[in-house]
Amino acid sequence: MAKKYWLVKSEPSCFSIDDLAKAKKQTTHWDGVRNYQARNFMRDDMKIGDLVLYYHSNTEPPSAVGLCEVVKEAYPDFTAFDDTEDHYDPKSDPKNPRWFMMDIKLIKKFKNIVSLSDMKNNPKLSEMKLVQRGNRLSVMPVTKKELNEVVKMSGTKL
DNA sequence: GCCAACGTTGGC
DNA sequence: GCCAACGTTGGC
Repeated sequence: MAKKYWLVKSEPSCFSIDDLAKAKKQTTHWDGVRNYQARNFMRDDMKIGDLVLYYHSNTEPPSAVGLCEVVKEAYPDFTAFDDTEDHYDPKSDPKNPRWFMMDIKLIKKFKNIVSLSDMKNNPKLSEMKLVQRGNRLSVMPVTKKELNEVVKMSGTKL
């Protein structure tokens, strides 16, 4: 199976790339996704070794900040079963889970962050879902070319 | 199965 | 803080 390429969004006030850098094994489970399209990508399509751009939303400037890889494929999002969790969902049953997550590991923080406006101004990224109007998906596919272009813009040596 | 009301996301 | 865009809910 060919490697796939993704972008995940997080609000840095919630979980930033620095939080990921400090996490055990620089790995985290991507929990709390409560959108069916995003869930389907995680549950059905994200495979170990896929590359993932890490994007900070709701911050100034909104920007891509690093590169990660998938290290564990879909498993039930247990935070949906816990009524003390923000993303608790009583409709998700442990016997038939509605929500899934996967694990990502930090490969490298970008040398320079790549702002949303820089991505919008790059004609090579005009087809990227992220820069298109009204996109609210927190997990979305990108192409290999798009991912490589963003890495290039960041000036990061891998 | 339609669609109005409502809630959330996220750039600005 | 505003508000456009979008997803979900629920009455009918």
